[in-house]
Amino acid sequence: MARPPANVPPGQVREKIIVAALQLFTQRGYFNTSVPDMARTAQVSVGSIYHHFKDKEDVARALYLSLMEGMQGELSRIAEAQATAHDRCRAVVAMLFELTESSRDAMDFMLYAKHREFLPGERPVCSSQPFETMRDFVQQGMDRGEIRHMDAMVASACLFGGALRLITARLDGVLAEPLPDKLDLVWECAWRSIAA
Amino acid sequence: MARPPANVPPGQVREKIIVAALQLFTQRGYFNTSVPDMARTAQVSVGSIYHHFKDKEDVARALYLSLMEGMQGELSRIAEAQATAHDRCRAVVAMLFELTESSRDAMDFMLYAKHREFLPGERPVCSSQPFETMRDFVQQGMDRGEIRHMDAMVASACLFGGALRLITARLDGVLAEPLPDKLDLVWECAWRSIAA
DNA sequence: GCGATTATTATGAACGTTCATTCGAAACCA
DNA sequence: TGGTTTCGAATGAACGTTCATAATAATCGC
Repeated sequence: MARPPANVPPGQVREKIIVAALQLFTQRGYFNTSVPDMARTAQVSVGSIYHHFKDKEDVARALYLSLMEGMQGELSRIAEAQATAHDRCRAVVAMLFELTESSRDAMDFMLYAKHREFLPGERPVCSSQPFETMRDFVQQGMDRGEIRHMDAMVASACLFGGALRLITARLDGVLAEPLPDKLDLVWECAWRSIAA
Repeated sequence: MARPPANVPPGQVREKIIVAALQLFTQRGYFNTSVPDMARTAQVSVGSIYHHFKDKEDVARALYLSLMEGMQGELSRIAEAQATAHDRCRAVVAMLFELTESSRDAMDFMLYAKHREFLPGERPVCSSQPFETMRDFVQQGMDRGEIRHMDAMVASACLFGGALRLITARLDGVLAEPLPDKLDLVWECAWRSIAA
């Protein structure tokens, strides 16, 4: 089976490839990135990529799942730290804003890429686990009386829609200021729209 | 070999190609669509496409600009028919919802496609003319005292973010019911978030 | 009107390039 | 020594684009 080399910790090459893929996919897009491009950026040979991954699509899928897992982890941490729907959802928006500033590429690839076009079979972003968890937070808020009763999908869209729109504006370079500067204002508007 | 009907109005072929491109680009994406694919769907030869357009990218650009122009026309009509920011913005959301149901592909290509990847040089969607007009409506609403004073970009994101989010949910097949069914609820939430 | 001539449009096989993927050989480690 | 990992040139398929050819429309001389 696989033996970790002494100098190179296990998974280090996989990691280098995934990091390079994230950078290239967000900069130029999946289809404008060739496998030799990925090899050059990751400082690895083409053959090595095919040793660690089935094909190009497999790299994109591993990257996507890894990012989604990280996001789900953040949401779980928030669910543990915050009790009310109000506090949970506000923490979600704050986290998304900070992540957009600190991990631009990751956010871009998660929220903005058209995964359907290069990851057939993968569920669309807005029915992924993190987005479902966010809808759960909202649903629980309605059950607890914090949020007005209404269609959960609509409530979730209204609560997070403004923030998500601002994130894509920021990713597109249309918004100049860092997102966290807008957090208080955005959240006040968002909560007002569905608060009981 | 060439046998076009005797009475082909000018621009009919261009139109056929653009319609086919819209269908294929939204179904499979720009990069998963070959020029022969487009020729087959439009019932036109490959050479004919290159006679009417500079290259594949030129087809996508013509399609994009034509859709944006149509959208801008809708917004102008709304600006003429409605006087207040409230009525204008509500009419915008209603129009977007109806268009999503009646012209799914057009909406998908306008709002959901990553134009940056195949139309380099084109401005991102959210700084396109229609989106700027929508921000103008909001800004005028603030000037007239209908909307609380705040950063115009944030206000616009909050007002339209929920509706746009619901549209992408609908395009992704995550939302089962037609969007107009949700109009009253979404608009009530949206307006409440920024109303003076 | 009407043939002759030119301009426009249509066609699809052929071309050259690019790309994802393979594979045999080398390097590395246990 | 044997299993694992790395390498990059070779391969073949697919793609965007071109072009010689032909059909149609427009223009013109008369």
